[in-house]
Amino acid sequence: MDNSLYTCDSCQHKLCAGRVSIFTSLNREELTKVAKLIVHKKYKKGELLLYEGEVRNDLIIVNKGQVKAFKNSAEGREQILYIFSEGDFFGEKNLLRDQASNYGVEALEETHVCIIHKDKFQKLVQEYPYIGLKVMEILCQRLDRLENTVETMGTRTVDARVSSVLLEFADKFGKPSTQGTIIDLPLSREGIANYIGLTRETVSRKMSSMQDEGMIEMIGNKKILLLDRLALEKSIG
Amino acid sequence: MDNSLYTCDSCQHKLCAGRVSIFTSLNREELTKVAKLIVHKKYKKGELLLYEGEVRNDLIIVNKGQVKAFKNSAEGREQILYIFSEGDFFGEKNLLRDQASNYGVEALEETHVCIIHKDKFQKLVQEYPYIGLKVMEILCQRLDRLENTVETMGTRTVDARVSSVLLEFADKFGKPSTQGTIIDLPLSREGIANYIGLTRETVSRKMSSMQDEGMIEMIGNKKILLLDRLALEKSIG
DNA sequence: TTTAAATTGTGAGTTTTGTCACAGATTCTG
DNA sequence: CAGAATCTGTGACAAAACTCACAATTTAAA
Repeated sequence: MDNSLYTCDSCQHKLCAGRVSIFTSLNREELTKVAKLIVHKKYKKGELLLYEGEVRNDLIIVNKGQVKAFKNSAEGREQILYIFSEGDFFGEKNLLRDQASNYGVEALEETHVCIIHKDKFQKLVQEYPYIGLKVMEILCQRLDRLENTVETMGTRTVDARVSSVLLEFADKFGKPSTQGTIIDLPLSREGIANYIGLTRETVSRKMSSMQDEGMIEMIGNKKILLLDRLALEKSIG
Repeated sequence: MDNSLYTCDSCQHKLCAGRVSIFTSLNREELTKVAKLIVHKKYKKGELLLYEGEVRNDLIIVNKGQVKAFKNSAEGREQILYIFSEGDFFGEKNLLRDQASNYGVEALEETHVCIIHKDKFQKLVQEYPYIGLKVMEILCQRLDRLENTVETMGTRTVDARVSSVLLEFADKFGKPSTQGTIIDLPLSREGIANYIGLTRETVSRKMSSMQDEGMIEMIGNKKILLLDRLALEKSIG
């Protein structure tokens, strides 16, 4: 009855592993070997890939699409921890031992993933130690990002928090245009609020005032044109 | 002119490596080998072990004492990210490549550390792959903790935040007594405030009300007797 | 294309936390 | 052990964000 289980026909097995940063060092032959270890799965928008507390024994790599990782507080408020998109992975804790996930993961759009079992991944790491180092490097990056998030949420003004998230999204999802950077927002206003620990209304108001000041321009609800990157950076300090 | 550089005479080289969780799997002979790679250093209370942005090429292991890892915001507010004590390490990013530290580290009391150079550590990991896995495991634990912190700071009430930190310190620094758990606080009220993103006054007020309600009892400024753990857990939800 | 559903912007009022000030308590040092 | 330095508790007030409500806009679906 699990209608999300299909074989992934949008990517040929050989290619999809190569798109993932942890496998970038492998040659075509090695990638083919990796591809054989991978199981593919598709999720529709809104589907859960993983629920908070779920115990799994595999690593999940996003091959196409976007997902959010989140925790729900007792009072029913959502805190979004990560946006994972093409090339990102989660479930790395499971590589060491079977463990309960610290967060839930939900598809923000049609999403295709590659799943690799703990045991197979461990063998892979033994054969190609570089892969293990790459995972560790990405974990360190993730720590840096969370450390910065904690600082932002603990010490920064609301303007700085909104600026931070816009700059982060600009770097990750922005495309250059004549007037500035066009950001395809992965989240709604409410989602952004849940990402930086504010309410929808507060985010809305701050973005409006940023638009009034000429720093950004909102294009519908799902795009933002970043006009004055420097001004945003300045408001972070 | 660096008066913090001494040889560490409080620990015999053989023992100190064994105290550290990442080396627990090694036998006496192996520990002796590790000990030879280690440089010792002492810091007085208030001394900086590492400043934000400093580039190093070694891993630092706390052998005795306590340090805080922190970031300072543009407006001069401090966000404390970690309390590292005996057995904890930092600088793990440097194992992969020379990188700027994301945070400063300051001794909260007389602290002795073991320093091991990147290259030597990498050789060690090649010889004992278990050590690499152990480091990765601890990084995952640290990610979990930060993820929980972000959730706490983003969605929780002030009561929940104060309760969280008290329970965390109780687990880490608490000692059982007849009436409850006695916590030796590593931080002042202001430090606690900077750890959970509040002001000193707010923390002070919340703790006073918790004492009035019989959940805790403050013993001077540096100890807290935890009387009703369940009540604190309940306020987190 | 039209309609329904979902998302967003904004005002008014409330609540909460931060700020400032200072007295009192605790801790450290000589 | 005494005095100095530091840290803490608390009141009054200000500022900021949250809540609630609803109209307007945007997006998705039929």
